[in-house]
Amino acid sequence: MRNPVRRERPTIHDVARVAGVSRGTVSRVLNGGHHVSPAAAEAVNAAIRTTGYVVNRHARSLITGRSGSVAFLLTEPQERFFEDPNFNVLLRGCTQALAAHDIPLLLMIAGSRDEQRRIVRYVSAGHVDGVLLVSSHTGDPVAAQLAQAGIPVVACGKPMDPRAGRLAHVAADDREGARDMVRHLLAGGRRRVGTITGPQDTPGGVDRLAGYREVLAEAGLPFDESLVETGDYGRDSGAVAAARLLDRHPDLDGLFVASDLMARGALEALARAGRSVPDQVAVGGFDDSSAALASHPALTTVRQPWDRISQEMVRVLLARIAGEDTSAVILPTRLVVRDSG
Amino acid sequence: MRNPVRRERPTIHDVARVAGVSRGTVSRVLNGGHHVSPAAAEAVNAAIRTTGYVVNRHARSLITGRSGSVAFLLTEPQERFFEDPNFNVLLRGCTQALAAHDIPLLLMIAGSRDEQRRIVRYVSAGHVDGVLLVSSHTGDPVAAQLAQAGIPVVACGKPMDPRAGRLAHVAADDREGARDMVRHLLAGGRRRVGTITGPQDTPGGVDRLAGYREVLAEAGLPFDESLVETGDYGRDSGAVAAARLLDRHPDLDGLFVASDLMARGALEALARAGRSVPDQVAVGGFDDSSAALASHPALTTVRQPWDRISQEMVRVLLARIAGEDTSAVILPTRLVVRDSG
DNA sequence: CAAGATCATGTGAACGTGCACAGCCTGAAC
DNA sequence: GTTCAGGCTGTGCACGTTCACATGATCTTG
Repeated sequence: MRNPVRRERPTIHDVARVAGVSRGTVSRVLNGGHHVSPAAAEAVNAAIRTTGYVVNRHARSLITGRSGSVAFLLTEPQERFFEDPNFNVLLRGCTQALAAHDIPLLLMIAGSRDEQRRIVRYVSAGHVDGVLLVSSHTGDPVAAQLAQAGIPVVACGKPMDPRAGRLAHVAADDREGARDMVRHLLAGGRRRVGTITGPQDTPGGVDRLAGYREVLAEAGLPFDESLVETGDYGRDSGAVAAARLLDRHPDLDGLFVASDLMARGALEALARAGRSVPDQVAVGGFDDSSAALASHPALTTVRQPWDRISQEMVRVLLARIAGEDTSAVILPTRLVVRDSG
Repeated sequence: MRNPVRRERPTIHDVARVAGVSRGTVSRVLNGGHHVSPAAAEAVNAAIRTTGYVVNRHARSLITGRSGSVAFLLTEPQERFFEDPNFNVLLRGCTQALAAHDIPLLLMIAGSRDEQRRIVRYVSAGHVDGVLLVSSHTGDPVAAQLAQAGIPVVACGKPMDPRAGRLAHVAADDREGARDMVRHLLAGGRRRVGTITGPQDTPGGVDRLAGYREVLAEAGLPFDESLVETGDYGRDSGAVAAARLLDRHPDLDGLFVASDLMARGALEALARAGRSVPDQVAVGGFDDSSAALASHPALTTVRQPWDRISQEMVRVLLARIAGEDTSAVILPTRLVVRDSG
């Protein structure tokens, strides 16, 4: 009545009958093929082909307790995520890395508190084996709740919360990326290099500032508080910060900005102040977002290896699901030199 | 040993015991609450709260034959999809519309033939109840294969294949959108209006050209073959086509281009030919992609209602899953007037 | 050569749920 | 008071798979 097609779907029992073996043998062939004679294995595989059998994952999950699927969870989504090509590379990369293991990806977006609760309940109920977490917020309660429920979680980006020390994560090396950029600016002969960093309650903000300080020390330059401004990663805050820096230091000749969006705002502020880039002021951004190419001049920036990040996130998550206690993975960034510095 | 948490997960049986009723009653409360006394229903709901019970979807699926999940399938993915904010609106919209029904979305990307086969097998095996299909290709075999397997499918965009007449789909009204744009150009006083259309084996190409012809006829203007060029929706083809049109018709004063990307190429070609936009030539695009805002001058274009498209796709798919035979849905577009025409 | 070890195979039980069916109770109608 | 209808509730079964265990066969080893 409801769906006559369903009745025709072959089961493991049909395969066993066709192959002339028992259900157990078919099951063993399906799961690794250990303790099965070559002859039996071949018969089973042939029967699978002729019947067009596909394993019923629900029945399998019911008894194994594993779902064979993974969630890609985006909490506190922001417009900029969806407009960011990098985010899409991440999503696509995770999907394909999982597909190689025949694991479907469930896309979940937790906008409101209600949605968060619903998703935490869904996941905690064991409907997915693990979670790839993308969160813009540092003290995300979702991560803690899932961890407490015993669900393997791998986050994208370094968590700020010190309690989350045990939270597995994959991130780009912000600190080394910042160092590369500031070294590049100094190598270009700049000596009065300021920085616009991110909020100091985000790991990116902290680490990118740390890299800046370290290279200055390396080069024997003094660290000057007044050369540091803090933004919110947005375009406008970059413009405001750059204007302030110019105000305090008219002789500014280099500027390391912790995001491309802020860098774009900074470029505009510099233009308004009559400074030419890169002749008078060299500017370096961070992220290699689409804003970097679209800006004038094209932005020198730091690229995070999003394709590798997605692959590593999947690798680490699968390892955790398998019971291994894989620790954090930090991947190297790459300096992309364009026209701005 | 493997996961001690699992043992603690309450089942429908635990709820029944706490509520002092039978499994059947709990099941009835869970599925609509018909034929249950208010007292029993309240007791069950209380027990659900105290035990923290969440239904085991695998057990449910095993017996109902439905998975309670839906796939978002992208076949023959192209870079431009992921770079297109509109695509992301679609994906996000579908996820959220499904979330409102407590249905998870499985993201699947079929790049290679192998991946297509794998996904068709997965879906045909009944692991999802329906498919939201996004395909750039017109004669996509996946749609036919899924339909043959009895899986409800709703496509995004009008299918070209006449055999696919029965394929449910949700699309923007390309024809009316094109008409709006050409009417707008004529209303601006333009009389020598050319068009760069898309490939004539894509529905967008056909319908947008049809709209152009119809408005010309409406206005009593003759249809001139030499005012029509065909591109491939890409930037370069737009530039080439525009140059050819200018060659044949130096007095061209209006141009309707069937995609923003081609329009951007056309703008470049017009600039090279020394034409000012919109003073000498008014240009209208289609899609309202990010290219439209980034171009100089900002592109007048036709916006497709991607948020509504996603909602309708979900609505139609759920209706089809429920057995209703919902037909195609065509949604109105909106003219976005900017600086180019 | 016997005893144990190793391997291939079959079998019953269990996972947690929805559904059909049967039985119960209540209340209304005659 | 009896009957009948109809809503409410409990119970057995089935869904398709994996896993633990038992059995028999083959191989190894002292």
